Amino acid sequence: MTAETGRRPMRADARRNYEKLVAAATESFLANGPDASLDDIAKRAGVGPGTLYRHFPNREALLDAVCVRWADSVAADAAPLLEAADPTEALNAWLVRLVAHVSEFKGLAAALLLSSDRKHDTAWVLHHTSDELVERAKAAGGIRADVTTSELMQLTSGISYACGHSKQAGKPTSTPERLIGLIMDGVRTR
Amino acid sequence: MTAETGRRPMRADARRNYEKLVAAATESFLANGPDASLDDIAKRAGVGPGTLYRHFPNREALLDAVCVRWADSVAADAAPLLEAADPTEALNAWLVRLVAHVSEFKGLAAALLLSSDRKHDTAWVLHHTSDELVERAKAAGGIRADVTTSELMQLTSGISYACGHSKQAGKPTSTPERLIGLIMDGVRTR
DNA sequence: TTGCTAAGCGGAGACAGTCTCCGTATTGTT
DNA sequence: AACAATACGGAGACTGTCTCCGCTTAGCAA
Repeated sequence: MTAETGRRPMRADARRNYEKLVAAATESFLANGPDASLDDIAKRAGVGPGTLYRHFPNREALLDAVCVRWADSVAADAAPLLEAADPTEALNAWLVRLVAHVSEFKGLAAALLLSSDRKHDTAWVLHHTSDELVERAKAAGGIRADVTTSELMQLTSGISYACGHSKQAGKPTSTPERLIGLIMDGVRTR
Repeated sequence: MTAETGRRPMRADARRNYEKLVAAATESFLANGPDASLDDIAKRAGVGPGTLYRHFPNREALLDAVCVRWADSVAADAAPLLEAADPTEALNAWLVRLVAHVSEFKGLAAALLLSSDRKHDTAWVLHHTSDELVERAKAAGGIRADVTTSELMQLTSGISYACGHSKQAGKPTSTPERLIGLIMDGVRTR
């Protein structure tokens, strides 16, 4: 879902507004969570609500546009890990980073992570880079062959969710590293 | 958060309305998810919105009241497992059931599961019964001693969340059983 | 340039949901 | 029977979502 919608290129003012909206939305979602007011985002972007709703028919579409940009930067973060000496540890490190990024992003992407359908490019980008790391670890015999990337993504996004929502009560909740570690323990070949 | 609020017993009409509200809320949350309209719930219960908001200052309080009842019935489900011959497999079975119950309940409880603070009895009840099964499995040497009940609960609620939110795209998402299985693989002594 | 047209804009306003305030009604006690 | 104390409920203020449609502007062609 880039700024080009299908046929002919967007008109200059349309593209300008599109960019302003994504920027305002990013800021606002980060500040106020995924429930931030859309009309308010339009206001921040200096456009009317009608304009927002033409570009993004609903909240999810806007969220997705924001997340895709974020996902690209996260995926870039994986590049060095693809060269790492120990692919299994690289995978572990990646999953930890993934959870950290999702948390940093206030869980905006958590829901999007899960849908591997083509509607959400966010999911696709992250699934794809994860997949490379998984395949590499499998090839090196470091992890079980029967475990799929989707499964790891489900578990990882679940951890992001859980870590993001745990009210820190008396007992400190476990760190993402720890929980990812437990999963890797179940997945590693022995 | 029972129907008794601290000091003296509720007045008869108050208690009656409390019950009607919880019943209507259960029905409505189940039908429309956790975002069901509160005013509508009040209407279904045959009371005014003011009454609803006196009993439950916010959506979460109402959700919690609904979930506590549900949690009690779920916890009851664990009783036979506490007598099972193989405590580790009993734990596994319990976690699977837990995820199933949470899913059945449309994830209403997912958020509540995580907060181990005293505000949410839902969390407490389920944490408590889980704990018994965990301790039993540890005592039998079936699972690692360093894994805590909280950690398992975090992972389990994460799985519930992930399974509940995965848009079923081309590839069928993994079953809860499978994901719980992976976690148990990491947790079992070997 | 100028003029035309498709594309895009934006704000008024209909609608839905949340939550409060306060006059009225009910309960349970003496 | 009378009277606190408690609870009820609906009007309405407020906030957010989303649509409709008359107006504006970009881009193109003459």
